[in-house]
Amino acid sequence: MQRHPADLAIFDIKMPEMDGFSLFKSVRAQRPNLPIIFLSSKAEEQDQIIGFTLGADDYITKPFSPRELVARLKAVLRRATPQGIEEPIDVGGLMLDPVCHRVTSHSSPIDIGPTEYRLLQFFMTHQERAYSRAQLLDQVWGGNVYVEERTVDVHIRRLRKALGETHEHLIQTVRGTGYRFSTKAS
Amino acid sequence: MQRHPADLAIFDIKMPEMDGFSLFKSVRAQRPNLPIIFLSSKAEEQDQIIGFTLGADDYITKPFSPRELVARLKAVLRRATPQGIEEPIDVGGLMLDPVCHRVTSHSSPIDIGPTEYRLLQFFMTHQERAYSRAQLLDQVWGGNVYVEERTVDVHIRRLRKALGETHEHLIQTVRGTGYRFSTKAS
DNA sequence: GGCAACTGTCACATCCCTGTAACATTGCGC
DNA sequence: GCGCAATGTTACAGGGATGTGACAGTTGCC
Repeated sequence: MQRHPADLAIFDIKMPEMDGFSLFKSVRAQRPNLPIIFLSSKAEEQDQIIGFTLGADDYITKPFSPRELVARLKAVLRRATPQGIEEPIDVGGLMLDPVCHRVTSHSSPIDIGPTEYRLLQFFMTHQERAYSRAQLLDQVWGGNVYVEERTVDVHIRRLRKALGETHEHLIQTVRGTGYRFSTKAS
Repeated sequence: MQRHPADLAIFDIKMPEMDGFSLFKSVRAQRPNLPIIFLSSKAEEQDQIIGFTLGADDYITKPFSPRELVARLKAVLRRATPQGIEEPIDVGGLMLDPVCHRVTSHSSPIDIGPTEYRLLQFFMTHQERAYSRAQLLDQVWGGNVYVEERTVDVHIRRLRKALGETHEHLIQTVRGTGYRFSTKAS
């Protein structure tokens, strides 16, 4: 578990050598926020009470359907994911509001695709700095996708088009390197 | 209880000398607006029916997780808090009146199902903000239900249909994220 | 018990976003 | 100005995300 940090743990109560409750305590101590679900063979009310008292996130009794398991996993993960409080960013009338998930230019909404939104959000939170296409792919697309680097160009193009003449100068080309978001003229 | 006015009460059905129902009646008589939650050892359906018939605000059966308890306390307090819950909300002729439990468009009633009502109420009390399907399930359906995320889409559809062309633009799709209630055009 | 309303799920339709290729244009070194 | 590389721009196929209608199960009511 230390080598491969999990997002969620499922412990069977009955295990060889160590019972689920003991394991629970030691894991909880190291990863206080890791959601943990208990499994038990029967609806042992006693065990269930212990499980919840310890602070388990859910308690599933066998037999259960795969569908139920998945549904409860999702529910637990849903609750465990905290929603970050984010402030709107305003640059010369161009405003990105993460809460509303919307981009506006002087209060009028700008129609923008999901990827362009993420791209713009990254730029606005990392201004005045040049990023290579590879870096942008890592930061905006995510590290484990393989996409042509030139794809970045196309999305830059779409973003500029969406921003219009008023704001497209904010997205600047750094020849031989990549792109930059800057309020200063290049 | 008279010396320390509580905001909420939790009664166990089984208690020495006096059972929870009797206590409920005498307390309710003095504090009509005090939210009261019942606890019972097992899912005695009979008791549960009695509890809700008397007008309990919630009924929790053991075993339950601390998380669940807190969640339901919050839910009850939220419902019981008068502020903002009793005032009608009007958005461009679309009015939701929590007291009448009714939705009207320019004074003419709109036929709407219970879930759509709760969905609309949540949206109208949380405008200009994007919510994921998971968040809507938590907020509108409640945290302890296991439902497909796509179910949200269907109820959004039903809500839009009920609102008609006049107001359906208020429910906006945020592609790749979820939905949003907004008076501004997208 | 029958009926109507409601809910959750599925299957299918539709839309639009995405990545890529192809071609056009620009900028730089000579 | 030329040639080359880098970047801009457009079009398009494919797929993922969402819209939509239908259906079965459930619940509450008569």
